[in-house]
Amino acid sequence: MRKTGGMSESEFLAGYNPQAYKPMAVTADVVALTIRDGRLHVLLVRRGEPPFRGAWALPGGFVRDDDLQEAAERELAEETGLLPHDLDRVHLEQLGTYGKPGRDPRMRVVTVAFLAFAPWLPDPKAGSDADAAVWTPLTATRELAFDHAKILDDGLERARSKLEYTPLATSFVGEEFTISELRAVYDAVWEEQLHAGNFHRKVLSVPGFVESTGMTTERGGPRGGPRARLYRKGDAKYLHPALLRPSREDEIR
Amino acid sequence: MRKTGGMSESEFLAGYNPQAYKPMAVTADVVALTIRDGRLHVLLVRRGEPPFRGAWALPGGFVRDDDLQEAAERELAEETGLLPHDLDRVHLEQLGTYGKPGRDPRMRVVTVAFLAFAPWLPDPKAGSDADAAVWTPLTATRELAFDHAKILDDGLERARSKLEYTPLATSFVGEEFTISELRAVYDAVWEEQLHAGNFHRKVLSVPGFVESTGMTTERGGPRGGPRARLYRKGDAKYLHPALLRPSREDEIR
DNA sequence: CAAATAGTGTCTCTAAGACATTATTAG
DNA sequence: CTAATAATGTCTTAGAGACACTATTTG
Repeated sequence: MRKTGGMSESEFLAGYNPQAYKPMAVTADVVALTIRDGRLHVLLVRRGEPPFRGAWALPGGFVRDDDLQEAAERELAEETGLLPHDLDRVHLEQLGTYGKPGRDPRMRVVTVAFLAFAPWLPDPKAGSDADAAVWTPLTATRELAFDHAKILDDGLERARSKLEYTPLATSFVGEEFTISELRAVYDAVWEEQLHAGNFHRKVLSVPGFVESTGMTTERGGPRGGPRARLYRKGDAKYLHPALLRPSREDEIR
Repeated sequence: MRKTGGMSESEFLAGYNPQAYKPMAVTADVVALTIRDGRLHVLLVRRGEPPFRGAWALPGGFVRDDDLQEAAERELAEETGLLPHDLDRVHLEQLGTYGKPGRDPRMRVVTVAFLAFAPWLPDPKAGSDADAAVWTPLTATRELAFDHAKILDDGLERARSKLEYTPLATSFVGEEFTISELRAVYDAVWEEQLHAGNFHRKVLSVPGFVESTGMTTERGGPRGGPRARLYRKGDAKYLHPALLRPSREDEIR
């Protein structure tokens, strides 16, 4: 892993024994996204200790003797009061790792950021210090501690992009859902009003995106309209053909 | 960052002071890809120390007081003899982070993997221990140390995917290149023979993918054919419309 | 009833891919 | 000369998007 020619003794030892290098703290932070009232929300916590005491931040904590993924699940469960059972319905994927020196004023901390998508999560419980954790609409931009604003931005871009090529949107709705509910997810994440008719035909034409349950909703919409058919997630890992965002010229160059 | 309700004193301290948790070693490993003789090659080094002594591995090393990206650049430069100047022509991006307990038998090591694309890199210099670093064609599959086989796989999939949506292929060719050279990159990475005529028209039709230099090659191909026009990289960040792989049904589900 | 919504039909335009064709060069 | 390759042309078909339209439900 390290070269042995022409290196100092400490470098040689380091190649042999990792403890010869200054160790670092490794944390897992989570960008947890859900949709409430037709708008995308992110889970934020208010820091109770310095640095950045009182500032909003992504939930996170130190990686212990578990896997990185498990550490992220643990932090998510702690802040949301989610039971292990509920975690099955939450999509969790690695987003990226942020380790610029100085990003934490206390010491060198490298954080592995994760992205979580959930159809619905309970409000963080009051009591303990969980009243300092809230689902925040993304439109209400806040200052975030550390480099969490950058991590959140990267997470949003990843989410928007994955809606195009994967059936990820089904992670934001319940077990059974209507095409309209699915469209509401795209509308919220992309912040665009998609055309209802074209979207409907498109979703049904992508193999494996959704499969019919044969059922319909009990009632029509709150302001009228027929009952909608219910679908569940299909077996496709990728959407083909993809469901591309209406691209804006300025984002291409 | 951590909750304070109902936690042990050590946990409270850890929330305040990261050093209360057991530190970990952080390394940067590089999946460096280039194209030689029309085939994709990856840079591998032979380990001179245990564990996995004598086994092939991805180049990598410990992150020091620099940024993760800088650590990756340093490792790449060390193994290839690349000068800082040459690094400008190398595309380097973060691939993912691998930290399963036990992936390094010595201690807990979390590695941040990077993906590098280069048009051409010198053979690792003989002498020192660089003779243990070689460009290896991907067809010649080897056993790799640690979880490097998995990292390499992930890197390959990332590379194949990014050729579709980004002008990344231009990172594998020289400053000025012909459409045929560009097609050879796609052929090598995707392991498919693309149709020359359709590829040609497609590349020129994507805005900002390539721009003409007005020049042509000095000679035709080695076995005949007209001189080819020369192009350089355009200003597009994303290819639109994308250049999709002929998708195989079994990879979608 | 009117308004809203689910779902379908139709038309146009773009783009992908199969294939053919012409021009230019090496040997 | 022949073989190979660059570059362009033609045709077919799939798919995206604009828009219209029908059916069904709520209030």
